[in-house]
Amino acid sequence: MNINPDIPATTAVPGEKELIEEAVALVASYPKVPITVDCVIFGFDENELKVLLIRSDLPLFHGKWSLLGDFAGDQEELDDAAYRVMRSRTGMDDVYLEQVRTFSNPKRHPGGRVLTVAYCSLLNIEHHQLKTHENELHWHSFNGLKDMAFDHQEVLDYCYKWLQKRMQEHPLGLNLLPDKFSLRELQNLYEVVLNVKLDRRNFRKKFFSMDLLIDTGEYEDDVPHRPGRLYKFNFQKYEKNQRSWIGIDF
Amino acid sequence: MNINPDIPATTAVPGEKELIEEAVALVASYPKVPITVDCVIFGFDENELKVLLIRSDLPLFHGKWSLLGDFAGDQEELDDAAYRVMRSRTGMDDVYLEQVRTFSNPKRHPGGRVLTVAYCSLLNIEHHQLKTHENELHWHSFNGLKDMAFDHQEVLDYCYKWLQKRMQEHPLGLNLLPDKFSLRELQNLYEVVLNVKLDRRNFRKKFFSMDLLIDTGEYEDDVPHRPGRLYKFNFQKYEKNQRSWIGIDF
DNA sequence: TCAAAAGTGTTATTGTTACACCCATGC
DNA sequence: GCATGGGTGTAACAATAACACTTTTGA
Repeated sequence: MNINPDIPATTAVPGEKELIEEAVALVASYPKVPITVDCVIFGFDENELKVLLIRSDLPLFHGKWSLLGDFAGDQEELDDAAYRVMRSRTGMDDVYLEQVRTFSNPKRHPGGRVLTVAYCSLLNIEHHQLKTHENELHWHSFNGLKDMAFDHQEVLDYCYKWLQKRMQEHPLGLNLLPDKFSLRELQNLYEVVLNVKLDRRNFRKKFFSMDLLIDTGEYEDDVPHRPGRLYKFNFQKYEKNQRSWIGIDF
Repeated sequence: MNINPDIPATTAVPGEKELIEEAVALVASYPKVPITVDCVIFGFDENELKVLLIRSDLPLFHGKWSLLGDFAGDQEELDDAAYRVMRSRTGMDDVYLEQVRTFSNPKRHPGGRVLTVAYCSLLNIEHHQLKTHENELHWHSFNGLKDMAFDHQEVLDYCYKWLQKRMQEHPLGLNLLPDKFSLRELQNLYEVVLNVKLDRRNFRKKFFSMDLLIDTGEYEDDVPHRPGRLYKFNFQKYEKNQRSWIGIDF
């Protein structure tokens, strides 16, 4: 790289400055598209999977439910944009967030072509108070949702499938629970999200055998029956022992 | 919807036409970004994983290898754009292609901000002849690749991890082999891509027990040793018997 | 006849499923 | 004392991992 960009290395070869100008001109000549991020924010409450929604602020979709989203800033990394959306609308921070997929149907926005990159987030409803209730921002039951704004139904359905798959391979779901949880809560979570019925003893055996639950020594409170032990998840140990080879399974 | 858009349903409420105009104006007011698709096209030849590359045509990256990519058309679905890239540069068609991830680092293109959506493709090198060799388009060994143009090294590494994971859950890898293949070829493929050593007898048992291999009755040819039986993969049967619940495994 | 890979079974171990009874607590 | 869910063990079964010899072909 030249120290002084005004003096090219040789007179025959263009300097880095010229090359960059050329690249800038090239990029400027290409079609551009508005980009949004849309956040599918899952929660778990009262034994139901919930998703954080607002009323669409686009009059064309008056009354319809919409995911939380916003246009991406000019020089903004999309992960940052997704975090910004979460923070600005809910005050939530430091949560699990992951890019899931980009939706590019040219008809997906009635105002013209808009790409959206879907992000999926999982958080514990109790630990994060909504900072606003503008546009009826609220936790909506995942089941029975239909006829959302834009292509948000499709985005949501895709993210739900993603969640189901991902939860079986990674301890994602624990982000939906409080820090301390009973095994019953954990099992309910898996049963509800994966839509299966699991054997209680086998479920316990499975989780205990992974040796990733830390017994807090504490017990549930305010339950109208024998209280269960409360556990924490050992995320540290999990991170350390990542398996690489699993097996062929299809 | 109004039959005649010039006469709103009521005088107080704006008609659909006005709402759409409003949406169009809104979209027009937002920042726009150029979008590209980049195709990571994997092949398998001489017992090595290969990837289809060209020399970057951006002078700034003179001599560096680049994925096949192009800007997305104004009203083009990104899947279509990825297909177009494959077809226009290689003549290949009707191949496995899937969106993997969007890369949005604002610094990833020296000419300014350009988003790219990475697609991953798997095909059999023998069955698809390159239609051109412009820009040194060729099958490059995956191993030992480094210092590519743009962030293409990162994109490629991400797609490789994606491939490894995906190949264990779906019979993706078969797209890399000829229609008829021996079990040795199949095992080599898995060993190379997943970078593991597998027991031959257990590997056979595994695949036969899935009952998805069709014995063609034919045998290898031109091998300097006892020829192996050739099989086809029963994609139809596989598609029909998709499992929904697998299990908790992490 | 040699080299090279094809083809083939058994055993030990591990993980998974199915299943039923007593226990602790709140009401 | 009763309703509710907590907590526990075992046996059958399925899947996986480890391991070695004979067969077939081309050269």
